[in-house]
Amino acid sequence: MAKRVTIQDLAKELNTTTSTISRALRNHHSISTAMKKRVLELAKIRNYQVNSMAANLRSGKSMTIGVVVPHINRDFFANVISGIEGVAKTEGYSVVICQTNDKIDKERDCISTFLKTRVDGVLISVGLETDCFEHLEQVKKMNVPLIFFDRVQESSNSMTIVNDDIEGAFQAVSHLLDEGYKRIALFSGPDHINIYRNRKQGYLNALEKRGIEIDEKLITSNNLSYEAGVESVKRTMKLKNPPDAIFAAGDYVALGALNWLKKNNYRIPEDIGVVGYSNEKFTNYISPSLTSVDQHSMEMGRYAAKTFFDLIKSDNKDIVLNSLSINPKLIIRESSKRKTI
Amino acid sequence: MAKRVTIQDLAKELNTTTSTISRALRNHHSISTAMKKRVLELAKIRNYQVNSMAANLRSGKSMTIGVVVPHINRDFFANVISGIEGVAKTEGYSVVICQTNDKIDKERDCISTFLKTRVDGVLISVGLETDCFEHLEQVKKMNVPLIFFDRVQESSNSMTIVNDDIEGAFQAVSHLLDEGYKRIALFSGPDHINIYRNRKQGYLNALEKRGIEIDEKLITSNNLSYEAGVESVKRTMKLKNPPDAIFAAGDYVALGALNWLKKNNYRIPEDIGVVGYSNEKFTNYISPSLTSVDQHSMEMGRYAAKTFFDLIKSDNKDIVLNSLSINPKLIIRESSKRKTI
DNA sequence: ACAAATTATGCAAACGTTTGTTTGAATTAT
DNA sequence: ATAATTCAAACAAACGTTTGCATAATTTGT
Repeated sequence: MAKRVTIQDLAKELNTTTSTISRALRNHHSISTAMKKRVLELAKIRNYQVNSMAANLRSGKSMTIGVVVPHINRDFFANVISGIEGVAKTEGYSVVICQTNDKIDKERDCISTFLKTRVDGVLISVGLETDCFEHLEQVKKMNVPLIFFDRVQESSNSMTIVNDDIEGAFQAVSHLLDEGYKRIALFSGPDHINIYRNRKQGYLNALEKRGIEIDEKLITSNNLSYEAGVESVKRTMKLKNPPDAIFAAGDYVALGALNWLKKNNYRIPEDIGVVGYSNEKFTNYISPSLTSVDQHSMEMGRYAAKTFFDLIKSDNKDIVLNSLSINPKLIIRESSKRKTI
Repeated sequence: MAKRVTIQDLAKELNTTTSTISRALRNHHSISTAMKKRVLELAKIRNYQVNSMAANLRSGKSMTIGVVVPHINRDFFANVISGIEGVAKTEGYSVVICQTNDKIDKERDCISTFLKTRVDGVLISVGLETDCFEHLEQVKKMNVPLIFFDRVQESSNSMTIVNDDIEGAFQAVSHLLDEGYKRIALFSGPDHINIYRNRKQGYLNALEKRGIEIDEKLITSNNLSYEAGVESVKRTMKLKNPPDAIFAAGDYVALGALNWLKKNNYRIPEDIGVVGYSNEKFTNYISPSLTSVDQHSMEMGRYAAKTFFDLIKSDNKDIVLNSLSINPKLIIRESSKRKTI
């Protein structure tokens, strides 16, 4: 690896010192415009690139924020990341992404790497397995700002950016009831994750409001994968009293269920209605298109990043401890529109 | 931000020096086991985390490889990244991901950030817009290993990991011909990107081999988005002599076409066959399921990373300039199986 | 015209590691 | 018993920046 040019090289060439070069490059006010011009020009010619390691070591900031997500190939998370990147860029920060595949071990690894590389903040949506939070306590112990989004650790007093999942689920289930469905199954995720607990609550609230009795047999908890959807719907439809609609807490699990139903000659939405959650892009492309709950993912990312910057800019760190809840929006598509047909 | 504990703190506490601590932590042979034990224990208690910035500054390596991709929410790229992460991890490296959304400006930004943060290598799949390579020349000028995958810069003498796209397209189109389709349209991407040029070549080869005349009207070049698929199929089907099959160089563009066809009452595969490229997960979930070409994406990632490590480990950097081509595999699904129905 | 204020630059320390060299003690070989 | 070797730890310099402070030159106020 060839030697890279440093500010010392530039200083020598211009017969000045590193401090002047450093300040000139960062447009410090105490450097004359003439000098700035000379420095900038030479830097360009010599192809100078600041060594962030040295700069960050000295300044104590890495200008980097770490983002931990379960999967990067979900539209939801990809959009959140885009949102984060957008505001990070305007602040001159870069973001590094780490995916956990919902495994707690990988999550620990990610956090550990971030701590070592001294990211200035950590934004995280926890994995399905995560029911213990030592690794995150670490982050706080190190005084690194920690912000949760979507799947949060509620016990902590960290900041959280979430959707109002109770409301989202409530809307989805109410919509199914409006369409005339009577027995609605719930496919959700583990109860120790806030969003699934809340979506279940929204489901329960909607039924209760209409005075419909809860049937525990219709409630399934799984890992929300496509395969889990297939498996769950197969089992649920075998009940002596099967459902006439399914509300799934994720789009992939809904898709698995929907495809199994199609393959087994159920008509959707006539025989059975299906609603998913997250408004993944494919929901619009499949047939029948899948009703789903949009979570304003890009905005969620923007808010998460903004919260981080608010935090590091405020001097009184204790006061800004406000969390944020975004209203989701039900997107009605073919898979649940029985009445209008 | 509270003070983090350093090896100096540990040294003071154990009445020794930083060099001993440093070596003990990295299990250097010249440190006694007794001392190692004391250091490790204290480090654990004090919650010591190495400061990568300092370490990397001193050692001149960042133990990080930068990956540049057009989109992270494509299964293809997500899998490549998984592959890269896998081998990086076994070597103790971390990977940082940067997405360009196919914009050359963002691509330049990514590269610039990577250069500043002194990544030890850059793995890149270039964006659709990228037809000028100064920013990549920069990387090489800085003597940072640069490895291309999938969408490569052929003019450079860098290493490249690609699929045999000519072969993949050849198989796909031959399959359509085998199924009895006669007029096959091609929806591809810009010709300055290797993969699209090659897929087109494979298409041409397959037709030529069967002695079928090329009809330029059936060949479209677009940005391979869903919307481009809708637009292109709409226009193509209006021809006085429309195609009876479509070979699309991407799954999303195929999906757009397929959905438009369905909506307009074409039967697939009876009236018209459709084949995509990349074997995105959704191809298996839609109906009719979409025939597509699998690119062994995870392997591609592994090879790319391995190539990088081979490179930095070899002392004679000039010799290992071997590139790699992976054989793709046609996955036949419903959208093109006319004969067997 | 002289002190005070401003402007532009230089000096030197610091950030937290890694690593080549030195030192001293303990072990082995002759 | 002495020289040669090995082992364990210490010393000190270096990586490339940033930044508080000192300094010199210039401008301003009176």
